[in-house]
Amino acid sequence: MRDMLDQMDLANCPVRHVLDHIAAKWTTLILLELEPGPCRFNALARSLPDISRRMLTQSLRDLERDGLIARQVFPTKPPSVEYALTDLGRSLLGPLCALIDWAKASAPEIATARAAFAAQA
Amino acid sequence: MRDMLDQMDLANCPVRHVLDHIAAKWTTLILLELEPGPCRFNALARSLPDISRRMLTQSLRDLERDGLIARQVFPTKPPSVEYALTDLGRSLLGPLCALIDWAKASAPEIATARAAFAAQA
DNA sequence: TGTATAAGTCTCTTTTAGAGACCGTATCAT
DNA sequence: ATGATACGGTCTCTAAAAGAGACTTATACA
Repeated sequence: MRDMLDQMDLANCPVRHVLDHIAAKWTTLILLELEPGPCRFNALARSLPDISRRMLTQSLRDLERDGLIARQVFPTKPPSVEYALTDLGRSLLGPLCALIDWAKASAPEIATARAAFAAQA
Repeated sequence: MRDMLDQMDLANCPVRHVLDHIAAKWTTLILLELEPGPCRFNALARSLPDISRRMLTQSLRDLERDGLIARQVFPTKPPSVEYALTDLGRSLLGPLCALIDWAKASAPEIATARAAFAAQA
């Protein structure tokens, strides 16, 4: 456990990079959205209406850069672009879902804590 | 898997809250730092030199608000404040470490992907 | 008397995110 | 022919968030 932290202190720590992805707020949503199968840019935009096109582009680039998703352009007119999980990206879904399960399971307890905190503050 | 996403579309989704914590960039470091045992404010600040006092305070408040850590004031002169993981906070360490393990295991593959992306761009 | 420590807070600046108009090309309906 | 629509983005402007670092109050110690 401790040795994890030691690694994280490093400026260009690999763990930091990954947490930054999760931290990016939208990337997890994108990964989950791609889980059933490949998806095109505007389809993703429609599925995730809360994310601006600007951030969607940026998030997709980030994920592509780290090899979690693959971008494939089809020479149709107008060109269409398909995004798909890579094996690496798919392998992240397991740990990610574990976290989400924890969140769902802990939601009531967190809500209670928040109420208590608000009442006392 | 899909039903996770459906829940996440909601504006005040509990899962979103949790991911926002992870997203907060520093909270995970703090949780890991508290894993061995309780720790005081300045001790945390010294252990995590990259985080400003301002953000440390803010992150600690957020974690306290959600019941992941507990804040206890000792009436010494000057007063000292100790932060400790709650049971709830400790229960998050499991999923969190699973994610970190993934990150460490995948780091080489991600590095390769980055190099490839940079070369082609 | 001067310095150090405790746990923060305050202000200022820089970075990041969000809103939403805009781009060129091509298809379809009128 | 004319206009609306769709594709996958980019661009600019504004608002929110984060980082740097000085400052606070009270106390202890040299």
